[in-house]
Amino acid sequence: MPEPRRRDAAATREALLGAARDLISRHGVEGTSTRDIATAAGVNQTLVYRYFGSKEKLITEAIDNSGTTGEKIIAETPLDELPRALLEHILDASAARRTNSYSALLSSTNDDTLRELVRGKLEKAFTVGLAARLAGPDAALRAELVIALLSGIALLRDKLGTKAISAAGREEIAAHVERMCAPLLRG
Amino acid sequence: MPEPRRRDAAATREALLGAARDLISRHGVEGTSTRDIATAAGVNQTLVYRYFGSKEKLITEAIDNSGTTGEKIIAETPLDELPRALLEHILDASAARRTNSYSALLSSTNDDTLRELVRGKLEKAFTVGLAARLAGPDAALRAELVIALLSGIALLRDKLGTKAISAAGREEIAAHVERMCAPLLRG
DNA sequence: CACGTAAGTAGTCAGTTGTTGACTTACTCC
DNA sequence: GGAGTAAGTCAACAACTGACTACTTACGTG
Repeated sequence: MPEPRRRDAAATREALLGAARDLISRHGVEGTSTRDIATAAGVNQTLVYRYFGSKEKLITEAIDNSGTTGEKIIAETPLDELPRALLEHILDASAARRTNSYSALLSSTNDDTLRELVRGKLEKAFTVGLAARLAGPDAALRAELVIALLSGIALLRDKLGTKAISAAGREEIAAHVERMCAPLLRG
Repeated sequence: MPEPRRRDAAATREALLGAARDLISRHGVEGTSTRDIATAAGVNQTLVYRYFGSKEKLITEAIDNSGTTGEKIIAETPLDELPRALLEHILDASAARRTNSYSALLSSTNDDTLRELVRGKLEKAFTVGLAARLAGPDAALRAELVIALLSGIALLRDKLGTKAISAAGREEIAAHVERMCAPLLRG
C-alpha cells in the first residue's frame, strides 16, 4: 500500500505548480487535466482545490509566477546584443521545459482570461521595456516585431518541429536574427 | 416545427467542413466539439461519423483541403515583393477567418497527427517552394525564418491581440517586414 | 499526553466528450 | 406505385472532466 504522504503544505503547493508548468508546456492548457497535474505532482487531485480553488487559478498562478520574463535581459543588455540574448533566453527556456511567457504563449489556450494574462506579461516586458530603449517613432511596433520573430521561431522549432529550424545550430539562427532585427533597433 | 432538411450529401459534407474550419480557427481544435461543428453546420451530429468516420478525420480534411497555402504566391511573386505579398495573404486569411496553414498553425493543437499535417503543408510550401528561389547556402533555414516572422505576427495579432501590432496599419507592418526579410532573401 | 487544526484521502456528482447502433424517412429507378 | 438504398435522426454508451463533500489522520501546541 502507498505510504502516506508527508505533510508539507508549501511543498505540495509548489509540486502542483511545478507539475502544472511542465504539463501545460507539453500538452497545452486544455490538454492537461487537474488529475494529470495532481498525479504528476504525486498528490491527491482534491488538493488542487484546497490550495488554488480552481483549475484556472492554478494555471494562472503557474504561468504568472514563472521564471523570468526576460525583463532583466531587456533592461540591461546592450541594444546590439539584445536579439541574440533574447533568442538564447527563449531557446534555453523551452529546452528546460520551464513555462515562461513564451512557452505559455505557445501553449496557446482558448481561455480568454489566460490569454489576457500572457498578453499582459508580454506587453509589460516588451512593448514597454524594449520600446523604451528604442529611439524614433514606431518604437512599440518595432519592439513587438522583435518578439513576433522570436515567438515564431519558438513556435516552428518547439511546437511544430519544422526541419531546417530544428536542425540549425543556435549560432546560425542567431546570426540571421541579428541581421533581421538590426533595422528595427535603429531609429 | 423545424422543416426537414433537404437531402444533399455533398452539401452536408461541405457544410461540416466549412463549419469545422470556422470554429477551429476561432476556438482551436480541442475547443471545438463535434456537436459544435454539427450545430453550426445545421446538421445532425452523427453525420460527422457517417461522412468522416471520426472527429480527427474531419478536422484533418478541413485543414488539409483548405484554400491556398500560398504556394502560388511563393512561386510567382518577384522575390523582393514576396514578404509583402505573403504578409497580406496571411492577414487577409485570418480576417476572412478562412483556415489556411497559418491559422491552423495558430490553432495549435496538441494532437500529434494534426501537427504533422500542418508541418508538412508548411514545409512543402516554404522550405521547398521558397528555399528553391533563394540563392546561397542556408536557403531552407532562411526560408523558414521568413515564415517564422510571419507566423509570429499572426500569433501576436490574431491570437493574443497585442496592442501595437493590432493597432498598426498593414502598410506600416509591411514596411518593417520588408526590411527584416531583405537580408534573408539576398544570398 | 490529549487535542484541535491543518493536511491529505476517498468517493461521487453533474456535465461534456467522442463514438456507436438501431431506427426512420426521403428520393430514385424499375 | 413500390422496393431499395442513401440520408438523416434518436437515444444511449463509456470515458473523462472540473468540482464538491464528508471522512480520516498526522502533528505541533498547551
